[in-house]
Amino acid sequence: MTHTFQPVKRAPLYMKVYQAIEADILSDRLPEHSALPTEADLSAQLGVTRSSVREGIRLLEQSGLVERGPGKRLIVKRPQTSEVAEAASKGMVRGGVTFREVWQALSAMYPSASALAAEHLSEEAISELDQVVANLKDIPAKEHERVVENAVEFFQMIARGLDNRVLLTMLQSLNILIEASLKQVIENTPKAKKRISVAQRNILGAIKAKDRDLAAEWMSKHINDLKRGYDVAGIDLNQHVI
Amino acid sequence: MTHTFQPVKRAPLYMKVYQAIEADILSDRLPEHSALPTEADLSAQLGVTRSSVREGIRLLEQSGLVERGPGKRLIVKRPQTSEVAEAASKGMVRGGVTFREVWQALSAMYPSASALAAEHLSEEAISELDQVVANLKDIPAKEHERVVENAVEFFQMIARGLDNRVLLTMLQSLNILIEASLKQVIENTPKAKKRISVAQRNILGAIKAKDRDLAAEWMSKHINDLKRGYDVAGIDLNQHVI
DNA sequence: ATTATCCGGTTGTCGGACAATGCTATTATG
DNA sequence: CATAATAGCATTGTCCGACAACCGGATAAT
Repeated sequence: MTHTFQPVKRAPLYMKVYQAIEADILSDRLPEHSALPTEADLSAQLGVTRSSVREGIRLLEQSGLVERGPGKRLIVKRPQTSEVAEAASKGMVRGGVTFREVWQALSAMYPSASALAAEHLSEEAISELDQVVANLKDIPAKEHERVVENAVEFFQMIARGLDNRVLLTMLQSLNILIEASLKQVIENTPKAKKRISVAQRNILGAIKAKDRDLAAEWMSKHINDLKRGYDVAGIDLNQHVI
Repeated sequence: MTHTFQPVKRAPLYMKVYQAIEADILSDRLPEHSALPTEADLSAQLGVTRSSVREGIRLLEQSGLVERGPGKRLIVKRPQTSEVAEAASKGMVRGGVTFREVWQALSAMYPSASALAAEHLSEEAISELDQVVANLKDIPAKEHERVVENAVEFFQMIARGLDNRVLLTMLQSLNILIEASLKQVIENTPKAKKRISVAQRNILGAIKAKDRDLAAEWMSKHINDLKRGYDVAGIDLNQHVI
C-alpha cells in the first residue's frame, strides 16, 4: 500500500497574483470604489516583477472586478448585470448554440417573467412600458431596425421591472441572443409590426390588470408568433446563432 | 448649440492584440482545436512586443476562448456551458444578489423547465433521473451534505435532459447560486429529506406521464417548500448570497 | 481669470536576458 | 531490436531596466 501524494499545485505567478487580488476584493479587504495600489507597489508587496503583476491585472480586468479610469488607477467595482449578461451570451454564442435553443429558452422564460411582472411591476415601470408600446405606433413599418429596437426594448423593460438581478441577467443575455435574428424575422414577415403591436398591447393590458395567467399566455403567443417568423424568413432553427 | 464630438477611440496595444486574436477565433480563421502561433511569432506578426502579446493573451485566456495544454501552446476551444455558468454566477454573487432574487429566479424558471422536461426528456435521461431519485432513499437523513448533493443533482439532471445549452447554462448558474444556501436550509428543516423525496417522486411521476402542467405544478411546490425552509432556518432573504 | 508651461507619478511599451519545462531525436544499453 | 537515457531545441514564464505617453495638479504668463 503506497502513500499517494497530492499533485503539487503549480500555477504561474501571474495567476497567483490574480487570485491574490481577487481574494482581497471578494473578501472586501479591497472594498468597492477603492483604488488598487500602483503596479510598482503591487510588484513590491507581492514580490514579483511588474510584468507578472500586469499579466495578473489583465485577468482581473477581464473578469469585471476592476475598472480603469481613463489612463489612471484601477478601481474596484461590482460587475454590472449588463456586463455579466453580455459575457454569458458571448460565451453561449461561441459555444455554438442554435436558434432553436434560444427560442426554446425564450418561450420557457418570458411567459413566467410576464406572470411575475403582472404582480410585481411598479406604477413607474408600467408607465415606462406603456411608453414603449405607444412609441411603436410612430415607427414606420418599413424601418425594420427601429421595430426590432422597440421589440427588444419591450422585453428589456419587462425584465428590468422585475427588480431581480438574477432574472435580469438571464433575460438580458436572451435579449442579446435574440436581437440579431429578430431583424431577419421582422424583415421577412409581412405585418410584423402590426402583430408585435397587438401582442404588446395585450401583454401590457394583462399586466395592468395584474392577471398573471393572461400575461403569461399572451407572452407565450407573442413568442410563438416569433417562431412562425423563423419559418417564414426561412431561417433554419438548427443554425448557429451568428 | 455646440457640436458634440465623438471621443477619439484609443486602446492599449494589449487590448488590440486581444481583439485581433478574438476576431480571428470568432470568424473561424482560427478554428477550434488549432494552436495559436508562439508568442514570438505573434509578436512578429502583430508588430508589438512579446510583453504586449502576453498581456493580450491573458485577456483571451480569461474569456475562455483558449486553453493551455499542460505547459504548452494555447489551443482554441469553445467555452463550456459549465464555465459560462460558473462565470455568470460568480459575477452575480459579486454583484451582490440576494437570496430572494435567487429563489425568485428558481421559482420562475424551474417549473417551466420541468414542463419542458415532461415532453422532452429521453428515455435515457428519465432513467438517470430515476436513479437519482432512488439514490436519495439510501442516504441517511442526517448526512446533510449528501442530501444537498442529491437535491442539486436532481435539478441538474432535469436541466441537462432538456438538451438545450442556453437553458442549461442558466439553470446551472442557478444551481450554483442555490447550492450554498441549500445546506443551511436542509440542516434546519426537520424532515427535509422526506419532503424532498416526496417532491422528487411526484415530479418524476409527472414527467414520466408526460404531463406538462403537473410537472410544473409539483416543481413549483418543491420550490415553495424550499422557501419555507429559508424561514425555518432563519435565513434573511434579503441577505447577499455568500 | 484664463491659458500656457512644467513636473512628478503612473501606466504602457519596448528590448533583452535567462530559467524552467516539454518535445524530439539521437545515442547508449540490455 | 527494443527500450531507456541523454542531449538539444523550442517555447513559455519570469526578471530587469529603460523610456515614452499620459494624467493631474501646481505654477507661471498673458
